[in-house]
Amino acid sequence: MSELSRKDREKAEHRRLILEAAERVFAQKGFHAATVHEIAELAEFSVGYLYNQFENKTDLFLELVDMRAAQYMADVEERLSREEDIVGKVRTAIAAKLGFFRQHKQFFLIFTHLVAEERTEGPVAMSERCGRRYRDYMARLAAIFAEGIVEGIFAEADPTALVLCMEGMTNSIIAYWVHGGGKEEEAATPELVQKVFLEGVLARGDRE
Amino acid sequence: MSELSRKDREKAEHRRLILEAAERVFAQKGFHAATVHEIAELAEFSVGYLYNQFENKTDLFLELVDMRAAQYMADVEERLSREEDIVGKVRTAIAAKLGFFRQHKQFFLIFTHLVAEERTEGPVAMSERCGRRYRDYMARLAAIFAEGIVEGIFAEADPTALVLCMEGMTNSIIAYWVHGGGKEEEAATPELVQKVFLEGVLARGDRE
Amino acid sequence: MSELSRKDREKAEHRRLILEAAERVFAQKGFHAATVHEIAELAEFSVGYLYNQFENKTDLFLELVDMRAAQYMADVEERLSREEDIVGKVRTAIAAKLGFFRQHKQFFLIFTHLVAEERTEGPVAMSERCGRRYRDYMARLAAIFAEGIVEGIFAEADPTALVLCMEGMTNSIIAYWVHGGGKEEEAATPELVQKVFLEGVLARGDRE
Amino acid sequence: MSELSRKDREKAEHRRLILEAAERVFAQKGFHAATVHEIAELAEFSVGYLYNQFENKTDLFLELVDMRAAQYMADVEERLSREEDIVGKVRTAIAAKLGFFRQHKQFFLIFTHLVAEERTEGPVAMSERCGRRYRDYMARLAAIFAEGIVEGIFAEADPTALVLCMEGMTNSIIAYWVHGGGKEEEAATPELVQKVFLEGVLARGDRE
DNA sequence: TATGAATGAGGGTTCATTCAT
DNA sequence: TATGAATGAACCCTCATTCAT
Repeated sequence: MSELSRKDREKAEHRRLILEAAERVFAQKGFHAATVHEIAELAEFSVGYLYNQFENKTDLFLELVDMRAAQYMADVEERLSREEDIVGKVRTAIAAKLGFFRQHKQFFLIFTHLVAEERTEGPVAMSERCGRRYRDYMARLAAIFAEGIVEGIFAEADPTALVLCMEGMTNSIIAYWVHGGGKEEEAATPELVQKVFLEGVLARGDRE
Repeated sequence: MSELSRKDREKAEHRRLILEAAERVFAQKGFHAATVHEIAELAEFSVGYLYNQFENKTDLFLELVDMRAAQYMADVEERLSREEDIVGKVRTAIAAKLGFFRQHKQFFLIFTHLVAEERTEGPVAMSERCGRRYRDYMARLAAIFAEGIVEGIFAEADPTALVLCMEGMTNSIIAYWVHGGGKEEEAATPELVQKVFLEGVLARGDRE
Repeated sequence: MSELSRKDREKAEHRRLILEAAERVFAQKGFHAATVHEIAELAEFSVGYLYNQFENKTDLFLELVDMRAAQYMADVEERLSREEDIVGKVRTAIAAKLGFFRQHKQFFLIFTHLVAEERTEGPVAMSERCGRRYRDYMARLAAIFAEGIVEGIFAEADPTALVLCMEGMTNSIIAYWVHGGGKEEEAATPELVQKVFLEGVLARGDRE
Repeated sequence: MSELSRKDREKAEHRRLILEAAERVFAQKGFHAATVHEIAELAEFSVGYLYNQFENKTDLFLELVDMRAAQYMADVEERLSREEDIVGKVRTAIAAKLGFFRQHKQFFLIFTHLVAEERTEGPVAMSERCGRRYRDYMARLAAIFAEGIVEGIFAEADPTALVLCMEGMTNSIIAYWVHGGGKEEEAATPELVQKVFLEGVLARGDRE
C-alpha cells in the first residue's frame, strides 16, 4: 500500500510540475500560441507523458485554471469568513484578491485571457466547473452588497453592478502591476482601491 | 475623374466590408483562432482579395484595431473638449466610453483580447501607433485627475491609479453588457458607474 | 488597309515589348520565380493584355525562346553559309555563338535553364518547335565534323561527341562572361576557344 | 548505448532516404516545381517528418547539394592526389568527373540547375559552403594549368579559361549521357574528351 | 511508467488566370 | 483594344496528437 501511495504521490507531483510549466507558457504566450512541446520541455517531461496525464491541450489548460481558481476561491473564502463586518468583508475581498494575484501574476494573465474568451465557443472556453465556480464567487460578493444595502451601509444600487465595479478596479490594478516593473505596486495599493471604491474619488474636506 | 473615384469608392467600400467581417470573426474567435478563410467567407470575398487589400492577417487585424481605436479616441476627445468642468470631464470620460462600446461590442472583445495579449511579443501585440495612442489617452485622463487633485476637487492619490480604477470599472461594466442579453444595460448604467467612482459605494445619509 | 496594318504593327510592337520585358524577368528569376505581374509591370502593360497577346505564362516563355532561338539560328546559319572552308566553319560556329550570346546575355541565362530542364515534363519543357530546331542545329554542326573527318581534316571520332565538346566549351565561356563583371571577356576570347578546340591545350613547341 | 546508437542509425538512415527521394524529385522538377509533398510521398514519410529532419525545403535542398558536392570533391581530390604527372592530373580530372556523374546522374541535373540559377538571389542560390567549395575546386584545377604552363607543358593561356573549357566539355558530355538512353556513353567516352581537350580535334597525320 | 519519432489535417500566403468594363 | 479587380487552387509549414517501444 505504501508502495502504491508513493507512486500516486509521484504522479501527483508530476502533474504539479507539468501544471506549473503550463502556467508559465500559457501566461507568456496565450492558449493558442503556446505549444505542448514547449510546455513539456519546460516541465522536463516528454510530450507523450503530458498526454498520459492530461486528455489534451485544452484539458491541461482547464485543469490548470481549475486548480488555481479553486486555490483562489479557497483563499478569498477563508479570509472573508473570518470577517464579521460588512465593510470589512468588502475591504477583505479587495485585499485578498490583490494579495492572491500579486503572488500569482502568471495566473492573472491566463485569467484575463479566459475572461476575454469567455464568449468563445472555442477550446479556451472556460470549463463548466470553473464557470460555475466563478459565478458562485460573484454571487457571494453580490450577496454581501445586497446585505449592506438592506442595512443602509451601502447606497441603493444593483448589487451585481457594484461587484463588477469592484472587480473591474482590482483587475485594472493587478494588470498594472503585472505589466509593470515593480514600483507600480507602491503607487497603486490595496488601500487606495479600497478607499476609492468605498468613498469615491471626490475630496471630502468640505464635509467634515 | 468620376470613373476613378467610383473605383476608389468601391475599393474603400470593400475594405470596409472586409474589416467588418474581420471584426466579427476576430471578436468571436480571437486573433489566433480566427482564420483568414472564415473572414473572407463572411465578407463574401475570396481569400486572395483579402491579401490584395491587406498585407497579411496581422496587418488586417491591426488596421481594424487602429481604425476603431482612432474612432474611439476621436469620439471621447471630442466630448471631453466640450466640457469645462473637471468633474464633468470625468463624468464624460465614463459616459463616452460606455456609449462608444455599447455601439461597438464586437470591438470591445477585440480590445480586451488586445490588452490581455499586450505582453506578448507575437503578432497580436498592439501596433506601435495604437499602443502610443492608448498611452496618450491614459496620460490625458491622468492629467485631468492631476489637475483635479491640485485644485482640491479630488482626494490626494496617484493620478494613474485613479485612471486605472475608472477604466477597470467601465471595462467590467461593458463586459457585463457584452456577455449579457440586453437587460444588463439597465442594471449597470453610466450614472451608476459615475456615482460609484466619484462618491464611492458607502451610503451618505449619515453625513448630511 | 493601312489602318489595319497600323494596328497590326502596333500589336507586333506590343508583343515585342512584352517579350523584351519577359526576357529580362525570366533571365533574372528563372521561369518559376518570375511572375506574370512583374513582367506586365516592366512591359508597362496590364496583366490582362499579356493574356490577350499570349496564351499563358508558359506560352509567353516559349514564344520568347522561339523568337530568340530563331534569331540565333539565322545568325549562325548566315555566317556559316558564307564560309567554304571546313575548319573555317568550325571557327565561325564558335565565333558566331560567342558573338550572339555576348549580345544576348539575358537569353543565355534562359537558354541554360531550358537545357537544364530539357528532361522535365513540366511547363518549362522546351517547345516542340524549339527542340526540333535545336536538334537540327546540332545535326548541322555534326555534319560539318562528319565531313571533316571523311576529308581527313579532323581526327576520327563520333561527330556528335565533337559537337558536344565544342558546345560545352562555348557554354562555359559564355557563362563566365555572363556572371562576371566584364573583364572575363578579355581573358576568355573566341580565339582561345577556337585554338583549344582545334589544337588542344598541349604545347606544340616540340612539333615545329 | 546500443539503444541510442540504433536510434541514431535509424535517424541517419531516414535522412538518407529523404535525401534520396529529394534528389530524384529535385532532379526531375527543379527546385521550384518540386513540392515537399511529393518528396515526402516518394520517401514514404509524412510531410511533418521531413520538417522534423530538415529546417525547410531550401535547407533540404542545400543539405542534399552539399552532401553530394562534398562527395564529389572528395572523390576527385582523392584521385588527383594519386597522380604525379601534370597531364595525368588533367586526364584524371576529366575521368573522375565523368565517372562520378555517371553514377550520379540525378545530381548532375540538380547541379546544372544550380549553376543555371547561380545568379539568382532566391532560395536556390547555392549555399555559402557549397559555393566556396566550388570556387576552391575551380581554383585547384586552374593551379594545375598554371603550373603546366610554367613548365611548358601547356600552351600559353589564361588558366581559368582552360578550366572552363574542360568543365564545359565534360558538362556537355554528361548532359548527353543523362538525357540519352545508354548508348551515348559508348559514343562519348572519357578518352575522347581527354583527347579533344589535350590535342584538339584536328587530325595529326601530317605532323608525324 | 515514460519516451519522442512519426503523422497529417489545417492554416497563412502566393500567383496564374479570368472577365466585366 | 486594354485594364486590373477578383478568384481559388495549391504551396510551404506548424503543431496537436498517437503509438510502438
